[in-house]
Amino acid sequence: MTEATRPVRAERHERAGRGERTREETDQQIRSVARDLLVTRGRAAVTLRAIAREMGITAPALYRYYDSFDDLLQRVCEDICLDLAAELAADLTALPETDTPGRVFAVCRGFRSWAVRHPREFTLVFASPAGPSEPIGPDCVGAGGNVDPFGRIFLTVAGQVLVTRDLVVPADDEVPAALHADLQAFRSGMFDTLRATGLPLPEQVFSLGVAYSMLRFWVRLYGQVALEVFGRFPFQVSDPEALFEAMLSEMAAEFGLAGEFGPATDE
Amino acid sequence: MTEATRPVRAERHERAGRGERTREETDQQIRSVARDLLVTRGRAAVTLRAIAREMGITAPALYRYYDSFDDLLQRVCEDICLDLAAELAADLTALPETDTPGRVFAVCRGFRSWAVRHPREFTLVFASPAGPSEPIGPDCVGAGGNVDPFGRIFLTVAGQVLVTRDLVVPADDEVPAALHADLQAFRSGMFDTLRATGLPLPEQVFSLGVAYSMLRFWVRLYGQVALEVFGRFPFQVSDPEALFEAMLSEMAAEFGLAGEFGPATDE
DNA sequence: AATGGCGGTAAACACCGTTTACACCCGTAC
DNA sequence: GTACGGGTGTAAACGGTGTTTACCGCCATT
Repeated sequence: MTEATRPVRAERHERAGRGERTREETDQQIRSVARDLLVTRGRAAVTLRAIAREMGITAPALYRYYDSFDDLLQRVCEDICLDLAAELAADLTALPETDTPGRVFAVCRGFRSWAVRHPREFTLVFASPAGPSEPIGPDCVGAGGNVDPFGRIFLTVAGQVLVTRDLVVPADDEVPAALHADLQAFRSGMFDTLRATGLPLPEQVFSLGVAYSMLRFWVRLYGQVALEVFGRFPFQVSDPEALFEAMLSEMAAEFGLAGEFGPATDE
Repeated sequence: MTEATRPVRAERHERAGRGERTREETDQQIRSVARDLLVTRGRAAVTLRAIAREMGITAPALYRYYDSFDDLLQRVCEDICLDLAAELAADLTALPETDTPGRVFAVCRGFRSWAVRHPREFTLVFASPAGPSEPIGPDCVGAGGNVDPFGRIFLTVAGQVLVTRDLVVPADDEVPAALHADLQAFRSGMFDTLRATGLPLPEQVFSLGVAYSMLRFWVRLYGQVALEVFGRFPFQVSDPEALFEAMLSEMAAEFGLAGEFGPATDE
């Protein structure tokens, strides 16, 4: 595949009314090539010079688009999150809006499936101290709902299941007092996010226990997926999907997601 | 701290009966310097030339001790695991042998505490696709008990709690059939490992459900710790230790680790 | 027709892992 | 006592990296 050395880049200054749109395209191609290198040749192969080479360009030209290599990698991470979110959203279109537990399962399965199929992207985005460089932001939904697209999908289906099912969650006085403030802030952020998506979320169904349960749910989902991707189970697991499904069923039972459709089994 | 450029290396050929022991010391210093760079300046600062510089040596000299940079990093990972294991073992000496649930908690707390205090070591060892380079080995306890020292501690306290408590575990026919073979292999490996430590483990207390529960336990512990280290909780958690303790209590209750000392509450 | 900015290049700098050839010192053997 | 050989280190070099600097050409504007 030495044909990569042949310049492939699209014409830049042709037929551009203002010369702006082509810039956007080049920018997109940069990140696309970067991701391709990440996927096919590993994190170590993602290099300004390699990207430029693949585009038939010199490395310093990339500085017209990004301040530094870390900056570029940051944007690539955002692209990855966006693609993951798009894939999950596509999976969701196949399910009826009413099957909210099914939508939760779909997102969980989609997350695992994506992580297993894209281990290097997963490692880059989900297994670094908050990003490729150190600071990516304080939190996901901290202040005003600046959620990453993947988190937004997750929280959206969580909101949907909240309004349609009676989940099994601890009472507010059962969640550790030291977490109340953080959970309240999370609740507020979720309210803003969900209101922006047009979901009328009654306040009383989103208790502290619900927020706490979402946290515990994420811990187990993430642990399961990360350990599979990293191959860090305490022993060889030859059918990881079966293990994942077992964990999903267990969590569904524990959190009250199992059972028939509808607002709850007994009401 | 430009004093690092001053050669600090210990005399090499002095007072060495065979010249072998000094080699060992130099080897140890190499990894020690590498770890210091990792801790204080991050993974990207761990560099053959930086290590050599810190030792008042040139980079090619390191090739007398390691085949490559990746080889060195591999050994550093092993050192890190060893230190973690030593720290956990030290914590355990403060607890009576009889308090087996307490020993499990100590290991869990020690693991989290270590991870939080050494985020970069944790990331290097526990958040890479099976090591710094790709292949570190098929599994932890797969064939003949070649467990890493950290895993060995974990499995040892697990074995101790097994023989002293009746845990709450699923019946064998409740664990997914697709996992039976792997769990059996894990069980066998554990038997070998524990027999090597002189623990007489009756076969019937180590059911498939026990092995499955250990797997689920590790998933939740790892997820909790990794998310805290990476700052990937769905919101800002200002008291992560409280969150961790809450998870630990919850797991203790679920797995039958809570309650008084002794073999079980009702028997 | 002159101007200014945008996108690109070439050259250079300091750093990286790695290889090669060479130098030194030690313990040993003749 | 001298020659040898192996273990330990160096200097120099190669190709690779991120990044900066100076320059160059084209396009849209004035």
